[in-house]
Formats: sequence, structure tokens, C-alpha cells
Amino acid sequence: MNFGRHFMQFDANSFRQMLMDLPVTESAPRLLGAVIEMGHAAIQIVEIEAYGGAEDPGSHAYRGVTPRTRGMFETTGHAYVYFTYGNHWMLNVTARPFGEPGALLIRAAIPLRGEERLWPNRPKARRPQDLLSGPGKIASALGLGRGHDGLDLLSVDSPLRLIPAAEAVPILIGTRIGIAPGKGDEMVRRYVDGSKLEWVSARRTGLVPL
DNA sequence: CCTACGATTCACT
DNA sequence: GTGAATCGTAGGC
Repeated sequence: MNFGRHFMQFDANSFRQMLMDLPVTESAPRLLGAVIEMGHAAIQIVEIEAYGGAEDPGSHAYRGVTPRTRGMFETTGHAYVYFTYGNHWMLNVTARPFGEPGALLIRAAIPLRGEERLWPNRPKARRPQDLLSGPGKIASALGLGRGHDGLDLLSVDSPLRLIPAAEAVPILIGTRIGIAPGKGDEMVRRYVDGSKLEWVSARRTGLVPL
């Protein structure tokens, strides 16, 4: 009997149910403090943005399912990985039941373990806070690409896993980044409050407690 | 088929 | 703070 493995599976199931039960704007904070594991590396999420469906002009799913965005309609707790700006991959966690679009974009993280495996994938990064302070940086550091799209992040057998946070963390909120005016400029960005603001991506002003 | 542009990053002023 | 790089996707014709 592998107790650790058993406990993680149970915890993952409750977390998946929580995601299914809440709209993305409400489940987004619950991803803060969670850990992404891949191989010997582990990183902790400090910034998240929520994306919806037909009601959300800033979402890829705004105009319905396409070959690229079909992953956004995948079952709760799966990876939606897409390519943009000609260079960058982005990692999202799907957060709605199958067929209903909704995802949480992982925008920034801090290294927890295996940091030495991440630096070679970020050759231009210099300062510690340059390593994972952006969605493209995270995918690059972990070596994510099309092959990771659709993985079940809450399965112990997945090469890329999401480990739910044990405790709630203080939250800051702000508007989304990189979304054109009028295309869903809502307060759906979520940060971990405290002393780690230098670790988040892009604009660091205009943040308020949730 | 053609075009515009993007859930960004980086170098440079 | 500003602008270039870079290319797959999606929408329009």
C-alpha cells in the first residue's frame, strides 16, 4: 500500500470536484499556491487568470470550438496548452465539465524543487524572478509544448501534474494582461499576496485585495 | 487564398 | 516605455 499515492489521488478528486462546482472566476484563487510537478522539477503557482466561454470576449472559446481551442472544452483538470506570438506556449488548467469551455491560465510561479533543470531552458533569464514570471516563461522552463496538450493534470500517472494547495493563501486581484480594450477587461487576474510580488508577470500596479 | 493579430518576451532608449 | 520578432490560427472573401 502506497499511502502517499493514495492520499494524493483522493485530494486530486476533491479538487477536481471543486473546480467543476465553481465558475472560473471563483475557482481561480484556489489554484494559487498549488504546485506543478514535472520530472524532478516542481514550481508553485503565484498568479492566475480566469477565462470563460461565449460570455467572455477575451477567451479563445468566445466563438466556440475550433481545432486549436478544443482543449478548452476538455474535462476538468486537464492541460490546455496552446501556441501564440510565434514563439510561446501557454499552460492552462481546464476548469469546467466536458463540453463547457473554461480555463485558468498559469501566469507566474516560483521554483520549489529541481530549479537546476529549469535554468537551461531559460538561457536569457538572469535574475531569479526572471525564471518563471510569465506564462511563456513557465512553458519554456518546463519544456512544455503540443505534446502536453490534453494531459490529465490530476492523474498520478501523468508526466505533468497539478498538486492542490494545502491551505488558502491571501489574494490580490487585477485586470487581465494582453487583452484588448472591450474584450473582457475584467478583474479576473489572481495573485498570491505578500512579499512575492516581484515574482509575478507584467503589470504589478493596480492590484487590490480580494 | 489572404490577411491580421495574438492570454508574449526581449532588447533597446 | 517602446517596438521588433515570429508563425499558427481564424475569420473574411
